[in-house]
Amino acid sequence: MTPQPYSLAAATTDSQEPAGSQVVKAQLRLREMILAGELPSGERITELAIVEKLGVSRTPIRTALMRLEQEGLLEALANGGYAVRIFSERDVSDAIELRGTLEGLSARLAAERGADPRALLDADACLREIDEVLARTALDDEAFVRYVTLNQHFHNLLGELAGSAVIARELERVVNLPFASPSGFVLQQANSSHARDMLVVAQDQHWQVLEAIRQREGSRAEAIMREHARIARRNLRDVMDGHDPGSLPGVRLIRKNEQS
Amino acid sequence: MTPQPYSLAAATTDSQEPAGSQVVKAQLRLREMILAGELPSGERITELAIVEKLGVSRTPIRTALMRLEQEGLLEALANGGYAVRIFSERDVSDAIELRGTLEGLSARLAAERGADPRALLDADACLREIDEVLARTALDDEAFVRYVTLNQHFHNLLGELAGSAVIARELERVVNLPFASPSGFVLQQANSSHARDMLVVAQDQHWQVLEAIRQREGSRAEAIMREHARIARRNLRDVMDGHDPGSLPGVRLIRKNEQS
DNA sequence: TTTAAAATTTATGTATACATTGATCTTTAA
DNA sequence: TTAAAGATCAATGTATACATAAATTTTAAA
Repeated sequence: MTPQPYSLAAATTDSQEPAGSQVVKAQLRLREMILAGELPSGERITELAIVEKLGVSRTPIRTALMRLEQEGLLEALANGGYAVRIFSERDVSDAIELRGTLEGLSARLAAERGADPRALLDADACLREIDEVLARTALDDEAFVRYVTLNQHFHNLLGELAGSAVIARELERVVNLPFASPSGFVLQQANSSHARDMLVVAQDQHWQVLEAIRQREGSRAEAIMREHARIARRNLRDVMDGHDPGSLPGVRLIRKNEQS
Repeated sequence: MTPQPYSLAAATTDSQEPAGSQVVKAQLRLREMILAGELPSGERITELAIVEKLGVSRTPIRTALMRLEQEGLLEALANGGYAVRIFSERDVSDAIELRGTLEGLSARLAAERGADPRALLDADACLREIDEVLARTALDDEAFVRYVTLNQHFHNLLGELAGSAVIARELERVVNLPFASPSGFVLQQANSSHARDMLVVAQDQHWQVLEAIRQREGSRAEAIMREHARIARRNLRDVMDGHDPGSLPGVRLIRKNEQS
């Protein structure tokens, strides 16, 4: 199983509909197809074509298309209809910076307002688990997968630490923007020699932001989360520079920049 | 005509559909009804009930409901269906802080990357027009309405100054969150003696952020926009403390806090 | 009288037929 | 041959019938 660039599982069903519904089925399958490049980028996607490919009627497909547009994978065309969105490297970079900004906001508010002690303990436990994963000097693929899981869990907890439903909601949206996920480009680097070191640095930031929140140091907590997100930006650079297109599902949707 | 708490006109049709479509009609009418309190808060909204009230079939109504959920006025229930959302004063306050954070991000990036000179001139011209509106010592209702229009225009321009489609998109979303609009509580204060002074302070921040962007002072630009948004938070306080419910459409959706 | 089970009702999920609008292609006239 | 106007076609918008699942009510039994 090839690891995904951003969590597909997490973004399946924001709410509503049972997991087996036609809408969710269509949404998942369409996402796969888009990231695999099975749908022509830029060209119009017609509902009827999807109906034929997926064997589901137009109604749930229309719903799935609306959701994928919200998600940012599709863009709505002027006279109705959708097209697969194309991203510049800048777009992805901006999405990551945006995530860092919102995670920074959430961390700051958590620090300023004081976070729920119970939630803080959960976060602490999560980080200790990551410590265990990173304890060995060499990491296998399974370790990276485990890191990604725990990492996403920690970021989720962080989003809830501020205790604001409004902010948590928008943060979840932004995290699910294409390629903006906290674990976005981690797995891609799994074989790089610096891969483990990157995770060690990231994990240090995890501990420091938690400490900052505990100490009510809002400004510090915010700054750490912003910088933390920029690790993903560096990884993006590496992936785009490394000339292996198609290795990671969806990279083909990112149009390489001319230069920095 | 009663001024609205947040721009209804601006949030009508993010794209798609002609202005006269059944979807847009239903979306507009439902928004009105929600803000006017014609739909019971908290209780489930059934599609069939809306069909009867609006005389439109279920299909466009389902679409309108999905959009209003995205907008934040409705919440999706676990087993399908929607309910009118209720906001705590904290929710609204958080939405405003969120807007300030994103506007701050946009301003910072505009400063760091350098903004399009033509766009800067547009912003400059807009601010000069606001100066003219504020030139008199006493402002009538028309002047306040004109301020709101120009103010929203300036904030729109600011969102585009960073030149990032991704960030502009999310900012527009956040601005259209209930009661998070830059002009959210301006009109409500129109008769207060301090009303004009508030606008004078806000307008000074407008000029300063534009200057900061011109001078490539990213951190300063960001800080100004964050503080700028907090004017709306103060106005929210005033509106909630002033005991005139129903004066402004939608305030009834905000549940007053116990204290601070 | 209370509880549990079954039936009925009422809601949303899905499929599909029909309407309408916008694009494309063809035909005709200059 | 080119341009304009019309017709045809293909797409989305809309309405509605049917399917299914959840909630409620009723009935029967303990």
